[in-house]
Amino acid sequence: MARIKIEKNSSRKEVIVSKAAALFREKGFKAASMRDLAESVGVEAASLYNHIKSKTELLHEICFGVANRFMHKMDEVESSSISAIEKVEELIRFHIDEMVNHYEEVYVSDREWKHLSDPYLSNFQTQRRMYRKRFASIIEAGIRNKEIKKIDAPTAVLILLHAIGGIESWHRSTQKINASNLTDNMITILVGGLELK
Amino acid sequence: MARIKIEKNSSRKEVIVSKAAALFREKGFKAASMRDLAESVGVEAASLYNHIKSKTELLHEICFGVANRFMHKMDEVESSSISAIEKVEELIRFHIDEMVNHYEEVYVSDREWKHLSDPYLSNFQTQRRMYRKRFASIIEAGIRNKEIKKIDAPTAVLILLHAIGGIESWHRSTQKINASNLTDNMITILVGGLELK
DNA sequence: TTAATTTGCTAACACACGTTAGTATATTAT
DNA sequence: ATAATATACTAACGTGTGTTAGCAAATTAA
Repeated sequence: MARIKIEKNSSRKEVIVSKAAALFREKGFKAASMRDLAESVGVEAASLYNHIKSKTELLHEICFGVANRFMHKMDEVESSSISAIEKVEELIRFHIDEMVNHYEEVYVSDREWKHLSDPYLSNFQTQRRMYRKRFASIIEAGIRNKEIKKIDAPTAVLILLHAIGGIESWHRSTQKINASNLTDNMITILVGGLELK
Repeated sequence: MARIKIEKNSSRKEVIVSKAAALFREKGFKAASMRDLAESVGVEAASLYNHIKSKTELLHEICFGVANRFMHKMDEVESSSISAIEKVEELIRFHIDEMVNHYEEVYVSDREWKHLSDPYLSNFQTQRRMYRKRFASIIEAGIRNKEIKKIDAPTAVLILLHAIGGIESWHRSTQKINASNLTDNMITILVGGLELK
């Protein structure tokens, strides 16, 4: 009867959520079974239910954990007094940082949120829409200031977010040096594509 | 006993594959059941098996149909005598065109290929790797010619492909006018980000 | 028309799934 | 030490899954 091992400042539930994120990323939410998860945690499937309410709850935790981090960052960036293009760059760097340090959660939140159930589903979709809208507003401000090319801001946002979210090999090929190189490349291409020179 | 209705030059199997693509896109491969598919085709689940071997075969058809189209286009572009940046632009336009005209299949091929089983899985992965490598070679040639900024070509390829593949609303918001606008925006941002001016 | 083939149906299978009930054991609080 | 709580276990449930078998009706070929 081996317990789930926890580190300081982390509950058993958090361990489960973290393992779930890795599993959902690897197999997809639907294809990953609670028995798979149990094995990866080192416990029987039924035992998981001493810590969580349901499989879906795991997805909630993952998706809203990520969403909240992005929202807080957006608050911070919006209220800082830097140029629009600098705001864009800071957001991009944050996205990349999230991909490097919370790859599994961010990936799952991005690709598996469809399997949330209401009311969480609509809630999540709304948050996501809001985030994009706020991002687009920054770009539009940049266009008005002649910092940024005259392009369709919502389209630009989608391009940026997907370009970053799509890199599959973030953590695999990640020596930190590599990650920093990758970041510079992305900034060059993406910010370079927006900037009005 | 209503038969599956077919149009000229299309088999019943093709109808099923097409409906499957729409369903897999909406729900994901694992979450979409054969009974769902049957209903969408207008037939009982068991009847599907007069036309297909298995659920997985549907995924094969979708994924390799898409992969083949992209490979043929790559052949064509590679052997044409235009500048590197023009090749990149033509490939981007092709990707966008595919998104507009074969949205469901391309989307599924992009997001659900993980559920292929060997030997199809490794085959698909190889094709995908090849495609990216050839794309990257074009960019590298452009860098040597001083048409394109000095960036990491494989990274640039991932950015381009995911930026295009990520737009969820290709066909929904698609009045052809809109699609053409969207295309121009993408070219501006993406090619603009690469180009050395 | 008759024979052969295609395509659909109903019924059922074996299996994997998420989850619950009930119980035993380990940890923590008194 | 004893009581209370937290955590794990085994067993089993109902449900939904992909798929097959066997048969009926429709279409096509002769």
